[in-house]
This record gives sequence, C-alpha cells and structure tokens, in this order.
Amino acid sequence: MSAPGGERRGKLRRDAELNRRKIIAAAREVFREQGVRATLDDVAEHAGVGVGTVYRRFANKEELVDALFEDMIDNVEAILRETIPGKDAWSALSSTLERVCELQAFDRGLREVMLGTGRGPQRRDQVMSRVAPAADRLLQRAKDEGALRPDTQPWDLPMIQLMVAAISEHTGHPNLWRRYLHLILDGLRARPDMGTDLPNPITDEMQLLATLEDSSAQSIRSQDHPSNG
Amino acid sequence: MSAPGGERRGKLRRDAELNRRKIIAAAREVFREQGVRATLDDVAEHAGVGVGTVYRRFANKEELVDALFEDMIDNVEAILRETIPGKDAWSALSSTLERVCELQAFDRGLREVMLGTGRGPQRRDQVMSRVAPAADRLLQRAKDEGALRPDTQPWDLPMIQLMVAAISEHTGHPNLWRRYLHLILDGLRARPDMGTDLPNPITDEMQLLATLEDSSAQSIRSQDHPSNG
DNA sequence: ATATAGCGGAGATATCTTCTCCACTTATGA
DNA sequence: TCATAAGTGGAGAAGATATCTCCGCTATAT
Repeated sequence: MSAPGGERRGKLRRDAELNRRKIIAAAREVFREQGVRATLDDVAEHAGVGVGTVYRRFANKEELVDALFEDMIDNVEAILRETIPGKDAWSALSSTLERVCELQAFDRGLREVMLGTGRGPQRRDQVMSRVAPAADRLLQRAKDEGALRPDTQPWDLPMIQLMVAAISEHTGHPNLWRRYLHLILDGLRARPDMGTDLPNPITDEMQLLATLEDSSAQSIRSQDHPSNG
Repeated sequence: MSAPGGERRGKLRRDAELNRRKIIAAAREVFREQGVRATLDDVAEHAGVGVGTVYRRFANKEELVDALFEDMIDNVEAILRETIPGKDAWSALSSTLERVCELQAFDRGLREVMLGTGRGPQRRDQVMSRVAPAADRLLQRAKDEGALRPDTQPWDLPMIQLMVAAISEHTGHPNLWRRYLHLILDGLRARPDMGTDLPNPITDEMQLLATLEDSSAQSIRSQDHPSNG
C-alpha cells in the first residue's frame, strides 16, 4: 500500500533521512567492491541498519542501483564539462576518455551496470542521450583539427569504454587498461599515409539502437521457457 | 562413490557411447547459445537423455566444460598452424586474430569461459602455453617486417581478444566487433612518424611488486582460507 | 506525554542448481 | 533365446541464495 519510492524526500523524520544517506553511501561502497550481485542484506549490514529499513526506502535493488547510476551520469557529464575548450581537441578527447575509463576501473558495480547483458544497453543509451551533444562536439573538433580519423562515429565512444572496462573487469589489474586505451587511441589517430576505412560502420544511430534493443529483448525473453525444436 | 570420469572410453556399451557423444554435442550447442550458466539438465534435455545419464559420464559441469574447452584450444592451434608462412607477417597476424575472434563471436559459452572472472585467467594461460610459441614467432616476424609496433607484447594478444569479445558479448551484434578489431589493428601498426610508447603496467607493476612483496603477500594471505598450500 | 513514523532482523517465500536413487530397459554373448 | 549386467530416466531430496514482509519495539516531534 505504501509507495516506498524516494518521492517523499523532505518529509522524512531526521533519523530516517540520516539512514537513507547511510544506505546510499553503503550501497555505493558495497557495489563498487562486490559488484551489483551484492545483496541488499549486505548493503544494510554495511550501513548499520536492518534490511527492513533498506526495503522501506527502496522498493528493490533496481531502484537503488538506478539512484547510484544517476549519480554516475552526473560524474560523466561533469568530466565532459570540465574539458578545457581552449585546449586542442585531441588532448581533450583522450584525457576525457581516460578519465571516464578511470571511473570504471575502480568500480566493479559500475562496470557491471554498463557491461551487463541485462539492462546494460539501455543504461548506455541513457548515458549517451545526456552526454551525446558534448561528445559529438568534441569529436567534430578533433576531426576538424585533423587529429582524429574521420570515420570515427559518436557511438564508438561507449564501445571503446566497454572494451577498456572489459580489461579491468577480467584482469583485476588496476592500471593495465591504460595500455589498451592508449593502443586504441593510437588507432583513432588520423593517418595521412594510410586510408581510413573501418568496416561495418553503422551509419545511423537508430540502427544501432535497434541492435541493442534486439539483444536486450532477447536476453529478457530467454528467461522464459525455451521453445523446443 | 564411483569415479564417473571419462577414463573408461572404449569399455562403454554401444548405446552408452552413443549417448556420451550426444551429450557432448548437445553441451557444445547449449553452451554456445546460452552460455555456461546453462544447467546440465538443459544439456540433458537437448541431448534427449535423462540428467542421470549426464551425471554418470561427467561428475559435474566443470568436467564437461573442460572437455569442450580442450576442443577449442585445438581449434585455435589449428588456426595458427594454417597461417601461411610465406605470406607477409602482418597479414598473417591480422587474419589470425580475426579468425580467433570469429570463433568467439558466435559462441557465448566460449566467451564466458575466456572472459569469466572465475577460471578465465587460468584458462587463458592454458591457451597461451599451448599457443605462445607460434604466436611469439608471428609477432617477431611482424616486428622484423616493420609492420608491427615494436612495443607489442605477446600477452597483448589475449587482451585484444578479450576486448573484442566484450563487444560481441554486450551488443549481440554479429559483426560489429570487426570494426573495433580493425581499430585496434590500426593501433598496432608501426608508425615511423610517431613515437611508440604504450604504457606497460605489467612490467612496471612487477618491479613494483618485487619492492612491495611483503605487504602484498600479507594482503593475499588475509583474504581467506588459511588451509591453502 | 503521547502519538506515530520509523526500526530491526528473523524467517516465510520463492527460485534455482546440483546431484542421487532405484525401478525399469536394453545390449551382449553363451 | 535368455540370463545378466550395464545402462537409463527423471522425480525429487538437499542445498544454496535472494527477495521481501511482518510486527513488537524504539526514537522523534510536538
């Protein structure tokens, strides 16, 4: 009967509001270290509150993860905003990419949220829609400068992030990803001496979205009974 | 109580041997499509046998996965062996990488086995140890040719595979990975016009670890089971 | 002081897997 | 052909998690 969503903020009793913050802080820490598979019981223990308290504030884990995810998008936006407009676009682009990848390198939960076969694609889209304009501008400037290969596409950026995150995820090494980000950045540089023809460019964004939707729909559907052949 | 391993091959009754093959074939198919999280019950159903029959041949899922994994290494070895020695090393290298990535693109189970946070690293090592000599030779030839940047390392290859597999895994798109493999290959090309200095955290870190051996050993020891030898 | 929002955390519920057991079926060879 | 041992199926026991609820009690606000 009660709607346990976060919409009542401000009406909470003082101690309840304190607990809400403790829960969010604990969730951030627990998910960062153990990934999103950590249970809300874990989060509760870390926060020093009972599970019931967690469930009173957040109807389920999704809601809590979403709350943290919003925070994260803010971070990415901030990084893009901080990009010095005067600097050459290539440096801006590479340092931006590096900083975004850094976020992922130390946050297992974030990687899982971004990479996860479940809602991952939708979440990437969510980031993209808030971040795309600035990112597009940056890419265009870097191309105009002649530093970035001209067949780069905006949706290459999340894909690069995804690849780099995979390194962090599967080696656990805190810095190895930098090597491969650099490798990829070298691949992104325009080359006067050589043609530039990346295969399979998906020419319009809607087409990519259709791809992502398909795969996520498939993974959701596959939870049901498989049809026999 | 009995040891149900596959060591009795040849002593099996004809129908039992047939079932064993059906199980392996079904496992390959099920794991390819659903990933290694598929249950042995799934495999049994696909094979058209009872679960009991599966468990009589393979003590547990690990054993079955291992059997399939051996097959896979054979495939990778075959690809390397087929590399035409006369051709220029760069073409050989890039087509080899592409073919290995192709294997992963259509096999979710294989990706999970390679990428998985669990035994993934050990399994990658297993591949590397059987494949490393040929791979090293190929890399060296490509460097000698002046096509491959000289700071490439042998262990870059599995990492590249890993990144490319992440694209397949998380987009579900059958060919998008080719774009990013090509991007990475462009990053691997030697460049006369530009320095070549990938950060090398593994070497750096090993030096660092040598210095800090004491403290890291302590942190590993404190993680869990003191009974380990 | 009192009303009431909020708390804790055991445990009900639900979902999954793994793996066992044994009555029944089938291949084999004498 | 038939005795017999090898092999089979698949329900369900056993175990592992995770999610979320309930209600007697506590802390806050007025």
